Amino acid sequence: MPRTLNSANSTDRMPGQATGKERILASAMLLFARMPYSDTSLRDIAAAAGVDVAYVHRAFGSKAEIFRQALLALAPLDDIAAGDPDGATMINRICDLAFLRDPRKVEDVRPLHLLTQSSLCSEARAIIAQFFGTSLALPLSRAFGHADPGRAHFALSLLSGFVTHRAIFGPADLLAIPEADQRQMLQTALMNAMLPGCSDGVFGWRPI
Amino acid sequence: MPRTLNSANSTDRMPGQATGKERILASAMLLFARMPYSDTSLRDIAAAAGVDVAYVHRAFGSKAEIFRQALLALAPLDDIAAGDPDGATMINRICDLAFLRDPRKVEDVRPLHLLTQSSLCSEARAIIAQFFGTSLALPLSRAFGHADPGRAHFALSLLSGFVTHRAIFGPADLLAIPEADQRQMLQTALMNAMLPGCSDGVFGWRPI
DNA sequence: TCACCCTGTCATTGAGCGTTGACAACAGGG
DNA sequence: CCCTGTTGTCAACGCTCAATGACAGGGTGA
Repeated sequence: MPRTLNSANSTDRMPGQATGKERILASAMLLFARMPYSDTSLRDIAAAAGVDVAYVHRAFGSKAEIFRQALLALAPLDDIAAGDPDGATMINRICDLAFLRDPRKVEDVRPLHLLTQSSLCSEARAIIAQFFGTSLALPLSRAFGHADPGRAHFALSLLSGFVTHRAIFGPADLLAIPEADQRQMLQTALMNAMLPGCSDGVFGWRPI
Repeated sequence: MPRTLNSANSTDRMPGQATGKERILASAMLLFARMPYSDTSLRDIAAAAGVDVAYVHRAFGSKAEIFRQALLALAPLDDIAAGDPDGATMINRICDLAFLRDPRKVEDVRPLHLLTQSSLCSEARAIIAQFFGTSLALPLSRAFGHADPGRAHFALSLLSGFVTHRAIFGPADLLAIPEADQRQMLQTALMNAMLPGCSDGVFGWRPI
């Protein structure tokens, strides 16, 4: 057997060079941000990381665990609730998650990309639901004084719908709207969703 | 039950007695409404319809074609744009899609259930994108005088986010809100999304 | 009668999946 | 020196999937 001589092997790695495990995690982030959990195979991740499929599994234990760790590795980057922001600031930060990031570059991948891509996948659902609740809904609710915690989930559902819809279908009519305007629309929608009085009607219009 | 194409059926069947093909389509509607395209196997559909797996494929040609036909058979039931409704009425009808229906009963399955469940699935994406555009976004845009067609997509993205989020995660805090209030919140959010002026700020609040 | 679809079943195929076991190469510690 | 743990590779397992090919019963039309 030609024991691979190439073996840019293990430990005599150049400084700054990522280990296999790190490359696997980075590849997983990229791929999970770009397609749903079920469409992302360990073989894809392995190929992107330049390692064997078996090692991807061996190094993390299971596919679900890779997903969980990719999400966790992304999460602390956000600091979404740092400094106990008020409602408007919080909404502003959350809107950051929907814009200004390029999921094709690993350093720009945000947790929200993973959440929206895989939210429908039964295996990833539990992981995502927990993350959504504790890392997004809770801080958002807190920023609005804990009144009506259900509203935080409502607002986040609108957000994830927007992100998903834009990423998946990318309807030309929507993309034709300048990004600044899109952002303003989204911010307003979220803000209105969080403000109790707003459901009573806006600009004179009332729900039928 | 949608009467399928293909001639007055050779045998005039007892009322209530469905052909295999009809049972397959009904089962497909139920299952596609309950779980994503990729999680729904032809075997599941076959088992639910009480026929062999091979016949499911034989009768429709491919899995994607079954999905497409299930969607098409559901679509005309809605009459979402009947009578050239105004904006508020249209929003009201669209909100009907998100409530008041029980996706466990085949007669209550709505197109939106299929759309939101499978929107992330690459195989179903094209079918869904087309349906979203022509059957929902277009009538909605028309109801608002064709101004800013991108807004229709924006509003629909919020809707699909809400439906998906509630169906998939069903966060307790959100479900704790009375359904009438949820509906009002959703209606208001969609209405605001469609009204250009609203992005300028609501109740004195302005986007940062 | 015969031929012909339509409806339906059974066995199978080929591909892709997550996962596992055996094992190689190497590093650090005793 | 051996021992152990980490980092990998390779081949294969068992499984599910959509899709096919062969074939059988029955009603219909000629």
